[in-house]
Amino acid sequence: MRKHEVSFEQFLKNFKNSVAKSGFKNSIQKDYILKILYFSDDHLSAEQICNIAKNMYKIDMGIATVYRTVKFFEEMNIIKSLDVGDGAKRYELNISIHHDHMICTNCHIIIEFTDDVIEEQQIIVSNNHNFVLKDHIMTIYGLCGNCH
Amino acid sequence: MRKHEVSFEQFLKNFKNSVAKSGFKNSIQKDYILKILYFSDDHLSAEQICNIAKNMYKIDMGIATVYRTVKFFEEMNIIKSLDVGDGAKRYELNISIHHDHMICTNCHIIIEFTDDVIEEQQIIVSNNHNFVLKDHIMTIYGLCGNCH
DNA sequence: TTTTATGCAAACATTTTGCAGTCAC
DNA sequence: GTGACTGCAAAATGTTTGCATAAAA
Repeated sequence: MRKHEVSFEQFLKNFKNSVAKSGFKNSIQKDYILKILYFSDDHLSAEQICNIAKNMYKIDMGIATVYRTVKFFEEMNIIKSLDVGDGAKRYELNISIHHDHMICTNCHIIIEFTDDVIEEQQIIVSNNHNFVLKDHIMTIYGLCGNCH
Repeated sequence: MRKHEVSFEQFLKNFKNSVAKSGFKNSIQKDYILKILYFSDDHLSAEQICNIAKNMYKIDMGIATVYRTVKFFEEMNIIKSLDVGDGAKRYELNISIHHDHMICTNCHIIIEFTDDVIEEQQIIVSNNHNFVLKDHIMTIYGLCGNCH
């Protein structure tokens, strides 16, 4: 299981508060999509989220709801999407320390990493271009230890 | 017009040679897709490439050919694809110095930049993870000078 | 003449939308 | 009770594939 700084209960509570405050409504589907992402080690596609909800948690969940909710969460800055290059976007919670990804072009494993030098340099570069950084994606493609 | 280190004539000549050597066949369609990318300031989608070929150059060009050719070029490492986040991938030639992108989340302008510190640090990070870096994508999202 | 490339149309995969009904507040 | 949320199915979008023909080597 993925390690987070906040417990799921706390995280869900905070989230429900901010949803209520912004005039939107809570739902079982929203809760479970968060739960699935919170407790997953992987970066999940919309279809995977939907299947886990239906098969593992026996929750009514339509694929349209997953897409709508995921988009909603992205706008609230609660999740991030990742383009693995195989057609379907993957999603992950945005509550850990910021990290980037290395993707093996052979076995498609995703390795997460953080690097302070790169993080700081991105801010410097943005400032140099009169650009207000909100977020960034950095993905390194190559061969992992097992594949080279 | 985008600045390149090689003239289009020279670039096309080199490319045709390496196509011939690898046992594939040259075609007007391949030439024009390269020409369009070479002389374009923008990062173009498959559909845009197709339309420019048909409307501006009056070349027979099917969308399937664009996708097939673009995939072929990517495998030859001649072009790179970019996920702008609006569904359709964008393509650009891979003959300039490596650069990364800043995308304005408001007006969607794409700003190119290079940064040596980041480039070097990526190699260091890859080595630390026993990962053989082949390529990378780094995209900064935020607000450009006009939008903030 | 052999092999690859092409355009077209159909197929496919992912994501979005319209709608009638349901649920949260 | 109002307005947002849901599942379903249909539609839209982006991309790939099959096939008969055309073009390159």
